[in-house]
Amino acid sequence: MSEPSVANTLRRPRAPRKTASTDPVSPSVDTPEPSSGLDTSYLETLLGYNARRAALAVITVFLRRMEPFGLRPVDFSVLTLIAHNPGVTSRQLCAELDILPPNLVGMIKSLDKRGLIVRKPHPSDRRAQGLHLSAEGKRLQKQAQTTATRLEHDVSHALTPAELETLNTLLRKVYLR
Amino acid sequence: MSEPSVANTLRRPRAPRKTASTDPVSPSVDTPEPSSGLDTSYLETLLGYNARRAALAVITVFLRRMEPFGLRPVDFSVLTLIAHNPGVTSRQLCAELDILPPNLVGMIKSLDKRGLIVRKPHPSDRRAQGLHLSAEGKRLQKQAQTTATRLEHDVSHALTPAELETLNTLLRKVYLR
DNA sequence: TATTGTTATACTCTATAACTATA
DNA sequence: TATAGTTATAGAGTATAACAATA
Repeated sequence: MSEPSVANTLRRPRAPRKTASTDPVSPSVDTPEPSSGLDTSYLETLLGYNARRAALAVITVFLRRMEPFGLRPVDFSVLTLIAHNPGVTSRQLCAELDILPPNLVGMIKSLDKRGLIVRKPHPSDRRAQGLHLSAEGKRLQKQAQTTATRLEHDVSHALTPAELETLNTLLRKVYLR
Repeated sequence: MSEPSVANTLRRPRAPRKTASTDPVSPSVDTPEPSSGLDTSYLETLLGYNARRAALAVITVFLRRMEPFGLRPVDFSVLTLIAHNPGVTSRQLCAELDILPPNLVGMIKSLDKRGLIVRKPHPSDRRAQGLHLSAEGKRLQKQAQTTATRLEHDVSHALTPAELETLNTLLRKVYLR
């Protein structure tokens, strides 16, 4: 059976709330205007629920904008980590992105076939291989990073720049450490 | 081929940062102390990355705490929506939680077999069926909701109550509307 | 003995097509 | 003609076991 997949437990919701619930446990919050008929007020008090939905909202846009580059979020993360950490090993990428080694093999193979990365022998460990971006990989990653940075502002149009910075800071406080 | 799965594009990362990158596009941020060797400073400026990691951090704890109840996040969401919206239809749950109808069938069937929900004929539409919690379902959902609410405070131990409220508000601004 | 990269493979999650019975 | 619930199934994503080469 194995441990349940964490990533798979994330789902993508669609629409929002209604009124408040008569629940003794749920924290009372301002429940805004209805929209899709159902009362989702309690779920909207949960950090996990809100963070998941926000992440999925951003990722939906990410998928659309990165389509021209043929990059999924995980591909972008891998390329970006290689770009900023030339010579990084597969094992390091796995640890950082929480990908299991067997599942990274295909991604690396694919990026290699596309000519975006090159694998060089590791200087001190002949088992490992250092990962580097090719010239084309560097160009693609730079374009993709620019796209990601622009996307950052677009998806947070409802927030002021200060609010966005606060949001990112608070999110890092949740998952770092 | 079909549209790429949004939920599946979420991955669970593990450890954090290092130094800053010499990238002309990446917004400059305070890059804190290293920890796992790799430079992840740019990724940590991205809302999607931070929201995903925060969501996964919360969900990891959620999975552990909900194990005694035999509930995955999606099961908890379904039970909670039924609890707060008695008589809700499968179709409504699908729209709200962005689950495709064929994929909800098994979950509903499972909750039914466990005796947690009951399906009653819909008062005005004989195609549909209204979903309700059984007595046992109500007890389990209440316990689970209490657990979720407690978890809310535990996972945000690095935040003040005011910060947590701010965080939830900002997250809702990202995905609502 | 442990670790890197790898293959093979099983399990879970997500998506599409198509059916039935009602509307 | 369209919709609610359902079945069957295909495709992505995620997991474990085991192996060869090297540490």
